[in-house]
Amino acid sequence: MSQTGHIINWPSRIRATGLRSTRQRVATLESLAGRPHATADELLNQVRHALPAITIQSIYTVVQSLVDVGLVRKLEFGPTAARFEIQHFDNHHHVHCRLCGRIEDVACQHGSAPCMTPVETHGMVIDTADVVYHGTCTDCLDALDAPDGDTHVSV
Amino acid sequence: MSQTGHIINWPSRIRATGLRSTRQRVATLESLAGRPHATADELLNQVRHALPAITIQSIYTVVQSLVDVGLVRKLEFGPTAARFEIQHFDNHHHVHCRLCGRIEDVACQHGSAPCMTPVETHGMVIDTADVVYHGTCTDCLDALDAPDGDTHVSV
DNA sequence: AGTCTATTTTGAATGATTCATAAAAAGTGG
DNA sequence: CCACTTTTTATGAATCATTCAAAATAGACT
Repeated sequence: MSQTGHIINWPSRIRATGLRSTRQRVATLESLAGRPHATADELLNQVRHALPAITIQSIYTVVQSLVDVGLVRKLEFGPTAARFEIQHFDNHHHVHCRLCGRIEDVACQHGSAPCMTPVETHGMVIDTADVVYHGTCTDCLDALDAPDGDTHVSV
Repeated sequence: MSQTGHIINWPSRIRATGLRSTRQRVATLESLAGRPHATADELLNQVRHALPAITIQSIYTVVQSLVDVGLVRKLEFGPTAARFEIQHFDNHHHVHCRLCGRIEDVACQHGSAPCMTPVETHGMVIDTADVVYHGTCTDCLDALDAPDGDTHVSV
């Protein structure tokens, strides 16, 4: 599901989509490969290590272009900032902590196909199925249960 | 899945949660019962028929209070405005047209329980599973295929 | 009716994201 | 390797949904 340490030739992957290979796009993809589920803001801070002058607006345009050609997947849970990950086309799902916003991958429960096929389509042609399990992570639960006040999270 | 024409005693339902029954809350619930998946703005226009002076901020506070006590469910697909529906606790899912934003209910494919249980929880206590099938509805597809230009939707 | 408190209203603010336009860089052919 | 064309990025401002703090109102209980 993740290719930790696996070196990817991003410039050629980018050109294969018809886009030009730019330092911004490569740095964004490398950052996402190393740290999935990043927000635009987190991406900005990561990419700045390679390109100190980059701005948040450029992050948005860069990441949008990568979403458009299918190299990146955009995750939008709730009212908080969108998150991005390398598109693996493995139909995996996500668990999401409402309190701290943490997101983790989970494999598809029912194999690949069933998740993509709703029982009714209401005349729609479906191309994506998003499955998100919302809850609370143990760190946040511990912080809530802490007897001496909220020492970790303040929600 | 929907109780069309089924009269519900909203004031008592509201009081049963510990909240006070107000005209704003009743009108909001009645509106949602008749037209599910409404945005805050659509809700505003509906509720204004009963309460012409109501504002969008009040819609937000009213609907939020109803979400908090479990009478209303908030749906957040993508970057567009959140949508609301009466909470039926039937674990149903949604199909969503990306172009026109239309949303329809679909029954849970695998019964009630499995959808609530991811294969891994990564140490999270899960309370909700959201399943959304994204695609394009036939109306929008027809508009795109129309030979004489875009007569219906402009995306 | 009178009181207390929850709720709504009002006006302003926030945060994520998008939009023009201008500047820079990537790819292409000579 | 240079000049050219087009894509891409940077810049500054704007938009949208949503939230916040404080004041006004209205349920609910006696």
